[in-house]
Amino acid sequence: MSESSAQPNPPQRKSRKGELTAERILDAAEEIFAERGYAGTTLRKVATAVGIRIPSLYNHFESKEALYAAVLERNLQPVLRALSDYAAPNNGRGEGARKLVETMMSVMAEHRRLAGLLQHETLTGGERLTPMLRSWMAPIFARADEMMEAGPAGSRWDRDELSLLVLAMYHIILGYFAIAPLYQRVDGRDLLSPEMLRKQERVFGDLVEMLFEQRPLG
Amino acid sequence: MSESSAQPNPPQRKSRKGELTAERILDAAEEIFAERGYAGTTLRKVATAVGIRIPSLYNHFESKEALYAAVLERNLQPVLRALSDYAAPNNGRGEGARKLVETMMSVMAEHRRLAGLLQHETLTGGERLTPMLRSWMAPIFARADEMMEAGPAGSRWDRDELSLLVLAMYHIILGYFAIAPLYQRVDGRDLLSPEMLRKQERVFGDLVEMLFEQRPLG
Amino acid sequence: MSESSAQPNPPQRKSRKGELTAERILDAAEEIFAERGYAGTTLRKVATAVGIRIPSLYNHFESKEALYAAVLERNLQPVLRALSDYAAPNNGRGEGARKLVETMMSVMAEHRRLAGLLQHETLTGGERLTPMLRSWMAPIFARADEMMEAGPAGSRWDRDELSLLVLAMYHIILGYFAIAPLYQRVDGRDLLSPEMLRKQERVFGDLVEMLFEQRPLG
Amino acid sequence: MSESSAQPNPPQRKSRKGELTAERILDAAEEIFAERGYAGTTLRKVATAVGIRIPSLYNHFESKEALYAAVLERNLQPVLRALSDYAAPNNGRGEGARKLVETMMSVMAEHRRLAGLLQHETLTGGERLTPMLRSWMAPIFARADEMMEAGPAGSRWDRDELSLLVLAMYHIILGYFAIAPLYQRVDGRDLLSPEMLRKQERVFGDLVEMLFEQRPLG
DNA sequence: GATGAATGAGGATTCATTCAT
DNA sequence: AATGAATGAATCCTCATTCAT
Repeated sequence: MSESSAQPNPPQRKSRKGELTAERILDAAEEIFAERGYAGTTLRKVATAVGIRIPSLYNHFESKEALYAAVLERNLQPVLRALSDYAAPNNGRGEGARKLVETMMSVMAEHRRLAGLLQHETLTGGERLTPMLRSWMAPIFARADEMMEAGPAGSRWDRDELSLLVLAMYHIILGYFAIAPLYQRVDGRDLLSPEMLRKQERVFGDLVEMLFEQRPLG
Repeated sequence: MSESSAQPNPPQRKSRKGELTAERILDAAEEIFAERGYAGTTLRKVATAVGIRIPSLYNHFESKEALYAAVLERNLQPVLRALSDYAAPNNGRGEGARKLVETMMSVMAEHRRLAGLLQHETLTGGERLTPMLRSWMAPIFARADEMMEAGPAGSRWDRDELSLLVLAMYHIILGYFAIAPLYQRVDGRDLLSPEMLRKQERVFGDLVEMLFEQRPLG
Repeated sequence: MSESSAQPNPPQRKSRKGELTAERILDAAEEIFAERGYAGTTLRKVATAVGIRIPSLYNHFESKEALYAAVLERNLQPVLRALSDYAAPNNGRGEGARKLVETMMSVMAEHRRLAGLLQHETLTGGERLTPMLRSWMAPIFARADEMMEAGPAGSRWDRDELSLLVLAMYHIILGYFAIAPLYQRVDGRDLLSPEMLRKQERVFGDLVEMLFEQRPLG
Repeated sequence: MSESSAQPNPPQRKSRKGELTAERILDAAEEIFAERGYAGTTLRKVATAVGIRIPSLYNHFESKEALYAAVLERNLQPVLRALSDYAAPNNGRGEGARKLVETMMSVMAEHRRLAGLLQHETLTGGERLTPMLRSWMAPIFARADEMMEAGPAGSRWDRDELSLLVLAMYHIILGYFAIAPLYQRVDGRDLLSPEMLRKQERVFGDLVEMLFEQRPLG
């Protein structure tokens, strides 16, 4: 019963100002998707935030799904790049873990919606993300496991436990950025302020060092 | 597990199996709310899962909001109780942190939707939860901070940093249970199996000990 | 991305007055579908004609498609029944053709939207009807071919030509009823009046007789 | 076949290849209008079929309505010409009917979308066609009636019946061409093949002869 | 002449909710 | 207590059309 056939109208070759609008849409959508998730995001909200009418969204993105995918992609790319940069040469040395953590932290600090997006995806089953997850997250996790197996941590914990450790680090980072808005509202402190970020990095760095290097803190 | 003490308000006095239906509704709703969040949950899905028609839901709960609140309440009560038991009179000693972590883990293990519910709330701004958060979570966090300030951790980290440490622990626990379903799908391993739970508890326990007791691992 | 699961809400077990509403919807939809076709029919038009709101339609029919199918089925059933009654015993004699024509005429006279529905379907490719067509129309056509092959017509025309003859009869009947509304508007005469129907039957009967019986008219 | 004499009004003077584009649009639109009718035709479908973007259509036709009118006009002109050629001065003799039928058949064979277009119009009430119908179709029908009244048919049937006879012939022709696409899909035989066309002409010719000449078949 | 962008109107469908039964 | 029926408000999306480029 589908009588349609070809390209609706949107992703034709863009140009000049249209690109700008698309960017603004992505910005607005990113914010809302990150806060409300896919189901909680309404095209009306997005359009209103951008200051255009709903149908205009379709001049730039084929569908809500496509917009969501674009937002996800735009946010994942930096992580991907950072992680592949990191994983590439491979310094199996202990410093590695700390570096990885710093990398993740700084990427997330720069892309503050990413944590929300990822957590929403994780919670709802990651249907939209699972493919991507497989392609980059799994390798990273595997790489991290390896790294630790080679170090002192490997002598204390078995493979599963090392994975859990990595997962824990992942959750600390994600949770930190994801809870920031709420934290501010409830507690008043801004987790994204340079000061708090520095502190978090220090605490987290210590933690990683202890765990992966088995080095008691001075 | 069935703490159905205070029914919502609409159908004041329940009778025999009416109570049972309400329970079944709560069960179904809990599952869906935990996976999809408030916006992603549809009364149709709930009704279908229960095997009744949508309007019947209203015989047991005033509204979607009321149902959601009931689910939240049912899940928070056990935590509340556990935490108040814990925080009440007792020991500021180092073992405290480990005990707290164990308590949280076991409560969450018993109420597996709780993590999802809490994370969804956190992400979407916690509008519905903030009051509750203020009333019980804040005290707990404060208590934990205190506890640590008194111990060796307090000598290494300042107040903010200690809070971040507590927050990190919170995220590890929440993240662990929240990601379990996805993890299983992507990785195949069941984080909720007794074995994995044991391992997580060991790793996490070590971590806590190191952090809060500053005790290097044997 | 389809997060739904089970019965939307409509075709539950109907009862009392609901059935009546469904009937009224079918009546209205039949009229509009027959005149405007599937694409030209709007749920708004249907709802308005019935005197209810659009969403109420969904209490009785799953979708526009389902409603259309129901209309089609309701209209085809009488034809099916008539035709199977007819085809059953099989009087291979010449009178057969005339009888068949009369049967079709009277069924169509009783179900005046049928012709419009069928023609719309035919024109748009019969995607929704093809299955039904195969199951009952083809056999009828085949039966008619057979019948004629056995009679005097068979000696004058080959198989293909006999099929074309049957097709022609089909088009006369369908066209007659389908054009009736327009005819009245343009010409003023009502093709559906008893008088005109009688005349059409006479003319058509003569025609059939001549063709299939090769009997020159007295 | 390209009778593009009077362009629509919007783009008054066409230039070289602009005319060609207009032609291509007409071709595409003709096909889709004939299959789907006015309501079922989308400018997107047309534009896609032509290989241009929707707004470009407006460089050649003022609106969807105008495009439709142009398609109709382009298809009706040949019929009009043929019919006026036929009806003009000539022969009231029996052969006339057969000739008329042949004329119609050959015009329709050459303009295969015409039948679809006409039937869609007829079905939907002919709002767009009625004026044209009045101006040329009515005369033709009248002429045919006259013709027959003068011949042997006139002695057997009254005025109304003769009209019905003419109408029947009209439906046979229209139906034949309109059902061709569906017939092929369902039955596999191509009604538009030269062979089938020849057979149809033979059968139809016989029929006409019998009816209007009252001449039994040899 | 072609087209990206924008949009008012509308199209099918879902949602939470109410009410009579 | 359960549920068919009804509905206002929204949801995603399409359509025909306009306009600036």
